[in-house]
Amino acid sequence: MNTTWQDNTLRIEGVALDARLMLIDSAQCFTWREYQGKFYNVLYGSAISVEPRPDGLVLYPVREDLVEAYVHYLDLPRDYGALSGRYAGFPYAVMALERLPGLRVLNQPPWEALVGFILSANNNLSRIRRLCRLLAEHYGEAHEAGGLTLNALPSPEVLSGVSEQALRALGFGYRAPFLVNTARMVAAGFPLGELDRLPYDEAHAELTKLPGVGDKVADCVLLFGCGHSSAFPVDVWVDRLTRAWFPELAQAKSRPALKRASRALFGEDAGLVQQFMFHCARTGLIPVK
DNA sequence: AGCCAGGTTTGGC
DNA sequence: GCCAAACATGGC
Repeated sequence: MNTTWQDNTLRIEGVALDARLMLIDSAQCFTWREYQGKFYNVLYGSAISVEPRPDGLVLYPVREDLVEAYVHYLDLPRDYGALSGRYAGFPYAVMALERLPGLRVLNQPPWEALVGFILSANNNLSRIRRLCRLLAEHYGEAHEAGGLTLNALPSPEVLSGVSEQALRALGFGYRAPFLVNTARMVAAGFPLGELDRLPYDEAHAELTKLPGVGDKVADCVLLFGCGHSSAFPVDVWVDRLTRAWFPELAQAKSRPALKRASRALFGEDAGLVQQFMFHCARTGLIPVK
């Protein structure tokens, strides 16, 4: 793989990357939108387009000082090929990894992961995306890219000033107070940006202090927004697949017990394999008995 | 029409 | 600790 930056264009070549899978279909992130074959979002204060290429991706426009940020966002430095070897003792894990060669586990800005996954609770994908878009369109800053107007998610400070009633009127339901109260805590100094440097247990304990953030949402934020590759979110699909595919996990008595056993079994990159298996199970790519 | 959605919170043992 | 019920809304 090599990356070159020129004329505000970042070219990533020599690597299998499936933009639609990474940015939309794998349900790690709810803010990307597809338009005429390209993918658009606002990241790090800039609108960006991602164009799929047979041999990689083309990102535009990219300021030179943000190259590293986008490379990190896409988790490009990680050797995903090596994961199959590391998990060689787990045939279903290897199968999932090998069926999705274009998938990466994104390193999103923690605030975006937090907003997205608070909205994900007991919700379906299309509505999670719609609610993210509503937040951006009503309260986020507008940016231009490729003739499109794109809105960023509102900052914690801006969202703090929004009323619960206003969000309920937009269809946020009972998640409305979770969102504004979490925004207030983050704006008031909650150390969201330091969670990547805390041990997993401490970071998880911090996150669950936020309203609307329970065990599972905390794990999603840690995995997708704080670089904690051992975080192992357990939703209905992961519950089913782990019990069906790994006999040693089948007898876990509860979700928390299943999560502990899974983290112990899969080790420091448990969350990465989780994401591959999650997608394979959810889409039926690998049947869950 | 009714069940489900990448769950969390609250209150009861 | 584990369990049940309530919670808003829309997709399918």
